[in-house]
Amino acid sequence: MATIKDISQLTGFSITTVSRALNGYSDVSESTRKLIKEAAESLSYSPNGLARGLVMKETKTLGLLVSGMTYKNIDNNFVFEVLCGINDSAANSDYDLILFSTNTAKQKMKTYTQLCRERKVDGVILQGVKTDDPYLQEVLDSDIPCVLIDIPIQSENVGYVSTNHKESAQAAVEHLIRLGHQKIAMINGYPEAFVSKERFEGFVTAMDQAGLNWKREWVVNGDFTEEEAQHQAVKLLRAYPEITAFFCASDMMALGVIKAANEMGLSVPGQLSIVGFDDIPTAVYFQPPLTTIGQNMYQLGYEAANLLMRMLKSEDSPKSNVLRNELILRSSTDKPHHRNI
Amino acid sequence: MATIKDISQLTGFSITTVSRALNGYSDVSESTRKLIKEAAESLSYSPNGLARGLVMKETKTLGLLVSGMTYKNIDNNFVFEVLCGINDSAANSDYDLILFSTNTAKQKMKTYTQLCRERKVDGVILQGVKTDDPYLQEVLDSDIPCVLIDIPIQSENVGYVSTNHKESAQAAVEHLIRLGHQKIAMINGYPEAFVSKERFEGFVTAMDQAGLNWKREWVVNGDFTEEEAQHQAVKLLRAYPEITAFFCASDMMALGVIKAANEMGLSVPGQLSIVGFDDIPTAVYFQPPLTTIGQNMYQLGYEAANLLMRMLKSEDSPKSNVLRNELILRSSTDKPHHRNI
DNA sequence: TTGTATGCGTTATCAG
DNA sequence: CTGATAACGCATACAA
Repeated sequence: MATIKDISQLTGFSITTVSRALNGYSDVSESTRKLIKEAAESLSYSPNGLARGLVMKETKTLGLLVSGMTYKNIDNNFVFEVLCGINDSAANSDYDLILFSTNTAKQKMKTYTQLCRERKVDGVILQGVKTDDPYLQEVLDSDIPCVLIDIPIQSENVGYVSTNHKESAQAAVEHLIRLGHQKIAMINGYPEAFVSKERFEGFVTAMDQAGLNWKREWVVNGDFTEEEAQHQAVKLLRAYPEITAFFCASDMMALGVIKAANEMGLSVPGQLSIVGFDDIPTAVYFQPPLTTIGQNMYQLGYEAANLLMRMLKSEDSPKSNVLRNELILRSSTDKPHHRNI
Repeated sequence: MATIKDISQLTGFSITTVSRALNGYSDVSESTRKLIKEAAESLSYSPNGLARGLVMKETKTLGLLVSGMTYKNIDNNFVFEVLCGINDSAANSDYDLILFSTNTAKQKMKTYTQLCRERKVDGVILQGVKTDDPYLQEVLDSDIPCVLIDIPIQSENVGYVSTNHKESAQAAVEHLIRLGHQKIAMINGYPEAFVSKERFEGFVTAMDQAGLNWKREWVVNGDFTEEEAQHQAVKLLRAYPEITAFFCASDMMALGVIKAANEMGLSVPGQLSIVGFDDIPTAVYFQPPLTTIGQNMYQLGYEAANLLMRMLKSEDSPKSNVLRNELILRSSTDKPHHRNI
């Protein structure tokens, strides 16, 4: 609870001098600096960040607005990996992170801008917002430096970090095509996710370039959940027995499809090939181990924080960074064997 | 960037009145309150948390000091689950969380107390610190309200939240004993972890109560890592072929033991039974699915934040909360079949 | 019911 | 090299 005032009284120097001495200004003699530092030590002084932030207009704090840090997403360490990356990067530059805990309920109470301004964060990283999220427009209107994760929008003070969703989705489907699959279905997430849109485009591109005509009905939304994906896959497999492969927009949904195959008595990959997306830690333990698109979420977070801090230093470097995903071949894909044979 | 001063000028009321009106004091007429609120709205005013915190000596902020939010622990969503629980609980009471990003490197630069005082957090939750961590003593010396996770220490302003490690470890071993195992080895974490100590005690109690004499050499440390556990298990299985079961202090180490069994050509659970601890999401996908002790880490985090916020309201309710774990039976344990048969 | 004056702990401006 | 003094934005005891 000691303040510079206490140090001032103890040493006899003015508040000003104490402040300058402690902050390493050069226009204070080494002898007084030594005295002051000793006094600070003996009083176990620590500067008050609030007071400092109030006058300096800089808090060395990054805001983190994450949809999905709640009970239902607990299995999705996706969010956590990003968080670790952000954390490590911020730590290197002496920033601390503040987690805005915003339920969807509270989202209506406090706007994005209010949240940030109250806490006086220097910048914000946004993760998990949807296209129809009201926050999104606010971000663009606001003057707070912001980095979006997986939303390719850019402006004066908003940048983004993402991965090449379209290309890697395309690569996943091309892998299936190369194996000989022609009747390929897709389980997507939900329309409000940017990534869903991009992954769908990748699917379409791959199919079109291969000259395969695909049915609109074969592309369905699985809400990024295992259950819904399983449900949709069963429906699809019943209605269209000719389907030999699934491309899923997430590993958990791929797991749902695996279960659907089990439910239908279809072997994987013997009678049904499945590709996922994400490469969650569990994917390698699936039965069979899942062929999937690997995303380096840690690096994504790391780069997001890096980009934001560069923006704060008003370096006018590029305001976006798109990382490359990687197709990981495991055992859930194989040549097609029509199940009526 | 609008302040109450701006509102004051716009409406003609004094700063005081504006402040009181906005904060819902009763001694301001409804008509002026309405005027002031409208002005605030039109200026899109948000209060400055720094200024407020400076005078109120309360920031509505909880500090979070987590060892292990870094790259190497990324597979361990343990930390994440706790975080989600804390987050949800804090959100319900309008607290925000600040993540102290402290490398072990920086740990020497800034003390625990400095970290907290600079940020003026109202209280702190500590996770993942070891018994020999210098921060631990600081916590006890400091006057900042604090809740420890999985460290049973308590004082005027520090409480803790944990699970019944000893009893549940005991239950795990008793399960093995009930199946008929007598030669049971244990892979523990490391000595500096409180939980390791407690889980070890549970092991000892179960063995002693069953009248089984166990060898000190059969209890080894696996550093909570898959690799080290595998290494140690292989060593143990080579030296003591009579071992028929392993109790592991974490699921990842149990996985290491499964791999050790594979390496040695032993079937699980046919020739070797294995029990883990944690119930990570992956455990159910192990080959075979892992019998383990399930910890509800989300709830642990939730209760930690709850406890801390109760302490902040200086309610003198109990300062500790010990949750109960649950033995989850899957397929990695069975009756012993001596491998020479 | 409203306004005046003061302080929270810092940094910054400008004199000495 | 050092020291008054004024901000920063807000809340509160005390007057009116």
